[in-house]
Amino acid sequence: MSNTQKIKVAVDAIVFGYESNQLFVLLIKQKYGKFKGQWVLPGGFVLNNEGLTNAVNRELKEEAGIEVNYLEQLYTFGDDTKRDPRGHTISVAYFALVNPENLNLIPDTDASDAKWFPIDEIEKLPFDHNKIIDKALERLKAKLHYQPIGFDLLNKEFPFSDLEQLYMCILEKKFDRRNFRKKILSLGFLNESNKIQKKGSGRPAKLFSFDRKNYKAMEKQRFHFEIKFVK
Amino acid sequence: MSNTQKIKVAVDAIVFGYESNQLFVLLIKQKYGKFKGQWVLPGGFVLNNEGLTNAVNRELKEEAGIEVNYLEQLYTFGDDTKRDPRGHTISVAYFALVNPENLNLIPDTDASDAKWFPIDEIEKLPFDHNKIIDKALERLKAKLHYQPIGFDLLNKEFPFSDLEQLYMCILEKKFDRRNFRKKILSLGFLNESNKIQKKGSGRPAKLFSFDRKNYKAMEKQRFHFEIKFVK
DNA sequence: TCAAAAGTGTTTCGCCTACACCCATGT
DNA sequence: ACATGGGTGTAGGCGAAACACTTTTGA
Repeated sequence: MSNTQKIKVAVDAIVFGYESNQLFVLLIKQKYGKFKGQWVLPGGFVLNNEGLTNAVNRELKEEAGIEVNYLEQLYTFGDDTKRDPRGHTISVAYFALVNPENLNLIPDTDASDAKWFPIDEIEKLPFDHNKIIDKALERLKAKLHYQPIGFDLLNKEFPFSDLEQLYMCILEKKFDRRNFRKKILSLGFLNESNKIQKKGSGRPAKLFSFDRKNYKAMEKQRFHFEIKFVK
Repeated sequence: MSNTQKIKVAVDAIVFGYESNQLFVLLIKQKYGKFKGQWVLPGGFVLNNEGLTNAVNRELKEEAGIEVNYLEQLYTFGDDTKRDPRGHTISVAYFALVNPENLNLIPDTDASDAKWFPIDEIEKLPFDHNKIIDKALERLKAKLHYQPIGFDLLNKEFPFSDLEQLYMCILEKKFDRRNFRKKILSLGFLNESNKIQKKGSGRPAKLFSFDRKNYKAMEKQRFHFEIKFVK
């Protein structure tokens, strides 16, 4: 039985990027096959004796010349045996975040192009890739509430308003700036630098950075990140 | 490349059962191969043109004659290419719950035996099965807080104290009965039947049941299940 | 001096927590 | 009568929500 199994194993990555109040997803233009020329999620078949995480990182490098900031397994799609017209293929989807410094794309072997698409301008994609993106977005929204994951989408040093806007943009909600700031600062893992960022008109902003070491330490001491919103 | 891929795809299931204040995991005795005679998680290779969920349900039926009450994908293990000595194999692990009415096991083809093991009496298992169980237990504990998943481990009708004890047993915490009851009842998805259960000595208990329809309806209206505990 | 964005404090309200005694049944 | 488990109310504290004006800069 096992020696006649003809199921192929692929990985796909949903990479989110954020800039100037917009959430982006990375897509690549398919170079070969039935969907040649169409935009799809980066990914591909896993190599023999290659671990899944390695496969994702390899594909991201090959197809878009990108290194991600955060990577976690999302879901394995394999209930529909005809999801890939090339034959029975399961796809282990990964969820990734890059910060603006890593937004540069260097298309390479497998893609004639790689490009960031605003999340709300993504059309119908081949395979079940729209479903995969939906699931990833759901995960991103959920995690913003209970993991300090937003920082992986921002520069190392950022004005507080960037964080505010990121939350409001991705969650599509408005909330009170004062309460949000109070809450985040009270958690005690933001370092206030003495740098200041000027940005056109308006009062210049202090820059903050996420203290990951401190956060990890707090996490071990039964601290739980959590942010709620109602309005 | 894709036509020379030699990676095998398996599914494994972590099935939890609960009875008289103990949490159990279903294991089966391996019938063939290197680990013959050892206890392992139920599971096996996926068939050609078989969906993943179908594969799990099939294996559970074949190996233990069981139908589960709740099933969700847990995680796909595939970073270690040598996790299975038979060759590069990835395993899509599923998380399942059965209620006491379905605790009966009918061992069949692939297992010379199937048995419930108390979670704290599980020894070292082959493959990475201990790691898989740990991850499943973590998921179970987490979900008890934010999904009404405990009901899938109880009878349809249950005295309130069963629910209480289930939470305390699985989370390994003690908490105030009055507060717990108040909280759960205030959520408004328990139906109080007029039946009463007598159980040895002590005052007989009203029986409750989980109103799944009502819960689903509430969920659609932005209601979120959540239970916190401190002490 | 006006526009634009940053920064800040207090009151109110609801929920979680802590806590102990009575009730119904079997023996 | 006693042992066993079921059932119940209230007061206090803490954190979330609501809410608007001042500050600093560029134009």
